[in-house]
Amino acid sequence: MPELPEVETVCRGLEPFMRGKTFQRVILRRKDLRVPFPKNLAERLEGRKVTNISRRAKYMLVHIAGNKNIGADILIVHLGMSGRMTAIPKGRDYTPVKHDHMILEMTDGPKIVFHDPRRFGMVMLTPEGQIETHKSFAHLGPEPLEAGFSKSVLDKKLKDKKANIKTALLDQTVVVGVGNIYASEALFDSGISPARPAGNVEEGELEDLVRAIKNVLRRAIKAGGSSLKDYKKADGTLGYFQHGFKVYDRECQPCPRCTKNGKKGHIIQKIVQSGRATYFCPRCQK
DNA sequence: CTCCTGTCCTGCCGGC
DNA sequence: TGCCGGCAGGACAGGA
Repeated sequence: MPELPEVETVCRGLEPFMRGKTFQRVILRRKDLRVPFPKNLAERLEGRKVTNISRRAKYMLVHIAGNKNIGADILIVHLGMSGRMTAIPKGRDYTPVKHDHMILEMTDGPKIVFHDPRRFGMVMLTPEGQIETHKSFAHLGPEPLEAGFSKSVLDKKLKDKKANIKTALLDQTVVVGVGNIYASEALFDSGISPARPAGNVEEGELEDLVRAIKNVLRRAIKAGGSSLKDYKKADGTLGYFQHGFKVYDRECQPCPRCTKNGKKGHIIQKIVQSGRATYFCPRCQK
């Protein structure tokens, strides 16, 4: 579930509860998610201070200060499909429920709870200096909201690519953070058919696509992300960008672009590409 | 190399 | 009502 806007929203929401605070107690309620929790995670975190929270692709990075014995580290958290990180403010009652797998108790009272029914999430720990070469990070493409993501960069990545453009957008070496929802939405906004071979999308269209990706991600962040089933913000409330979807999960509904002034437009279609649902308007997307 | 499929896991929804 | 198949926001391995 969580794509870039959702992870970004969670990072921002957690920051006031974590930044500048120290891990007082770390509780693991099982030994693994998709991968085992880092060895001796609690002992390695307790007593150390969080200096910053950032995001790379769909990963949340909790920066942890070093001390005289150990260098700075980064706690890497990925929410998978169904993960949540929520903050329980100081003084609010909290009793763990099913699928609460990790609890970070911070000094001054707040608790951060990692909850993940499907357990596709991941928690890893790495020295700060090794993040760029970390197995999960070394091959990541550009951040879509930064200047490094441009028409020319995308053109270079997609040139000669035969896979369809929708599947290519999910490839984290092409661009990071775009998942199944925002891929469909960005292709709709740029008027490009999801079935087009990626290498055949022309320069002018790529320019539109880059703009559409940046736009939809920014608007989704402003809305606090999209809540379909599991996703909630760090304060436990819902995002609302799902109400702003134009095509995603709108199969059989009239296209919002070619339906106007009582004129019957085309119907949003759902197809399956590389095993994942894609939604599009067959008239507006060529 | 690239691509496609299957897999991890639980919960929920629709159909029979 | 109950059971079963299919599907869900992601990422990765393995095989063709």
